[in-house]
Amino acid sequence: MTVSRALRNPDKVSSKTLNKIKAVVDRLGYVPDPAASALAAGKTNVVGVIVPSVTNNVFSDVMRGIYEEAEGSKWQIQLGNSRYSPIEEENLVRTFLSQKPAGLILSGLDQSETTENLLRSADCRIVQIMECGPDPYDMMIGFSHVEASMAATRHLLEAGYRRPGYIAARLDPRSQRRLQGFQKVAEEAGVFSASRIVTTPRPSTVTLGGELVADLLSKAPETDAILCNNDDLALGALFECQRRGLRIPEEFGICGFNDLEMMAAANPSITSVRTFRLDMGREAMRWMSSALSGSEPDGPAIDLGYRVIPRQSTALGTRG
Amino acid sequence: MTVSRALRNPDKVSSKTLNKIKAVVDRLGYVPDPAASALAAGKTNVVGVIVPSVTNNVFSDVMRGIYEEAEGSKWQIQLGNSRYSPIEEENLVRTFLSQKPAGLILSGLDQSETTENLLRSADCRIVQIMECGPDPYDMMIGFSHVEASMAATRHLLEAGYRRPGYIAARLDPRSQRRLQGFQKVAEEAGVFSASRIVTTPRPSTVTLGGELVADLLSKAPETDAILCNNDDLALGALFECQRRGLRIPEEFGICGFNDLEMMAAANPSITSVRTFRLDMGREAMRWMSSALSGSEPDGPAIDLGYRVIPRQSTALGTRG
DNA sequence: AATCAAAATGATAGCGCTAACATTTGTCAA
DNA sequence: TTGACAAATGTTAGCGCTATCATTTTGATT
Repeated sequence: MTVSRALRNPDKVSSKTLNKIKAVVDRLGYVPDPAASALAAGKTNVVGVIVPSVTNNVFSDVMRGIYEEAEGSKWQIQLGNSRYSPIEEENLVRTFLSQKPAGLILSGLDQSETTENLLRSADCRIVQIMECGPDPYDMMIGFSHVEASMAATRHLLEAGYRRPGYIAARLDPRSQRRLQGFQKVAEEAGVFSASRIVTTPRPSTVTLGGELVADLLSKAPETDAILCNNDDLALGALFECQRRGLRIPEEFGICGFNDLEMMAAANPSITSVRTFRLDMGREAMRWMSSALSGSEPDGPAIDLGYRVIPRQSTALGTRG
Repeated sequence: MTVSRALRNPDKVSSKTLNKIKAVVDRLGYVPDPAASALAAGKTNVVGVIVPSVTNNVFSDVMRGIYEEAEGSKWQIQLGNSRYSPIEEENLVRTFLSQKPAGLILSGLDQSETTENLLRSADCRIVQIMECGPDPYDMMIGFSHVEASMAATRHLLEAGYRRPGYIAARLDPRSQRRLQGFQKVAEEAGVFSASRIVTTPRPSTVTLGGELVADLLSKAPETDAILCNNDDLALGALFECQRRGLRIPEEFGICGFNDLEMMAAANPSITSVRTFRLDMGREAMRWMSSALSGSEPDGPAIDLGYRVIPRQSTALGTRG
C-alpha cells in the first residue's frame, strides 16, 4: 500500500521510505499495471480525443496542440477517428466511455441524439473544440465559422470584387456554416448568385480545387473572385487559374480558409482566414488538465476568433 | 461465465442462450469493462502505433491506412507521438508495453539500445514501418530510402541536368539516407558538389523550401536542379523560383519526395518520388491482424518500393 | 516523562472479468 | 435403455491494484 501511495502521491510518504521504494522499483524495473489500477480505482488517466479526420491538416494541428500540452502530464491521450460519420462517432464515444476516461475532447456541435445523451450523462469532463455554440456539454473552445466566412466575404467585397463565388468539397457541418456566412454577406450586398456556388461530396484535395474552379468558370464565367472552403482548394484554384492565364488578383481573386502555412509562401501569396488550430488544441488540453485537477476554468466557453490575412491574391487595389 | 463467453466467442455458446443474453445485454445497456478484462486475461486488444509526427502528411497517410484497416476489427489503435525523439520513443514503448498490448507498430530502424532491448524481449507482435532493413524485430514493411533517392537523382541526370543540388530540413534518419542516395549517384556521375547541399535542423515547411532554395542559389548559383527531401520543400522551391523568374524546367529542375497529391496539381506539375504510404499503413495493420489471429504472414519483411513520377518540373526535353 | 494530534504506514476487501477445471445436458450408436 | 462422448454451462480462484479504515510512529507541547 505504501508503495502504491509512493508512486501516485509521493508527498504522502516520508522521504526516507520514498527513496527506499524508488531504489527497489529501479532495481526490479517495476512498472504499475494500468489495467489493475483502472479496475481498482474505477477510473483512468485516459483523455479520449475524437476527430473527424487524421489526414486533414486542420485536425493534425489541433492534435499536435493537444499532444504538446499533454506531454509530461499524467494524462494519456487516446485518439479516435470518426471519419466525418456520426455513427462512427457514437461508437467511439461508447468505446471511450467504457474505458472510464478522465476526459473527452471532441469536435463540433453536431452529435447524434444518442451520442448527446451519452455525453450529457457521462461521468467525465468534456471539451468541445472547433466551434462555439450554445449549450455546451461542459467546456467549449472554438470560433464562429459563420462569422469567419462572413468576414472573408466582406474582405472580397471591400477589395472590389463584385461577382464572388464559393467552392467547397465535402460539406461537413462546419463547412455548411461557412457557406451560410458567405451567402448571408453576399445577399446583403446584393451580389449573391447561386450559380456561383460549386460543391461536391468528395473530400477536398488540391486537384479538386482546380476542378471546382474549372466547373465554376464554365457555369458562371462572370465570377471575379472565390472564397474557398479551405486552403487546399484555394491552392488548387490558384494553379488552375494560372494554367488558364487568369491574372490574379487583377482578373480573379482567391481567398482560402484556415491559413495553412503554405498560403504565405505561394506565388502570389494567398489571402486566407487564419484560425488558431494549434492554440485550440493546446487550450482544450489545458482546460481539461485544470478541470481534472480541480481548478475550474473561467467560463464554460471561449471564442478563439479568427483573422482575415489579406495577401496578394486579393490585392485588387481598388476599394468598393 | 457463459455471458463472458457469449460476448467474446459467440460460437462457443448455444444460439438459444446467445439470444437470451443478447436481449438482456441490450436491455441493460451492458458494456464490458476493458480494464477488468485486461487484468483477468493478462492482455489487451490494444495495438500501439508510434509515429514521429502527427502533423506530417506522410505519417497522417500511414495512420489513415492503419485506422482504415483496424476499423471494424477488435483491435483498438492507440497512437503515440515520439516527435522525432528517441527518448520520447523509449518512454512511449515503455508505456505501451506496460499496457500489455497485442501489438506494436513503429517507424524506422533507429531505436535506442534500450528501446531495442525492450522490443526484442516484448511479449507482443511488432511491425516496423517506413523502411526496409536487416534484422527486423518481427515484421517489417517499408521501402529503401537510399534506393528511392538514387532513382530520383538518376532521373534528374537523365533529364539532362548536370549540377544538381539537394535541400533538406530536419534530418531524421530516413532523410539522411535519402541524402546519401543522392550523394552516391551524384558522385558516381561526377556531378557532386557539397556546396550544392543545403540543410537545416528546422522542421520542413513550404516557406522553408523557398528559403533553402534562396540559400542554395546564393551559395551555388550554377545549380540547375534540385532534389528536395520532401514535397513541402519542393513546393516552396517552386514558388521561390517563380518569384525569381527562373523558368522551370528549362533553367531549373525540381524533384520532390513522397508524391503528395498536390504535386500533380501544381503549375507546373512537380516531379516526385511516389511512396506508398496508405498501403504501408494498411499492410502493416493487415499483417498485424493476421499475425495476431494465428496465420503468419509470408515473410518477415516486404518492400513496397517507390516510383519516380516524372512531371513538368523536370521535363527538360534533352537527354544525358 | 506523559499526552495528544498529525503524519506515516499497514491490513483487508473488492474492483469485473477470465483461465482452468468441474459439472450438466444433449446426441448417437450399440 | 445404456454408455460414451461432445457440447454447453457452471464454479472457483485470482489477475494487480486502490479505497477505506485501523494501527503505529513521530514530534510538539505540557
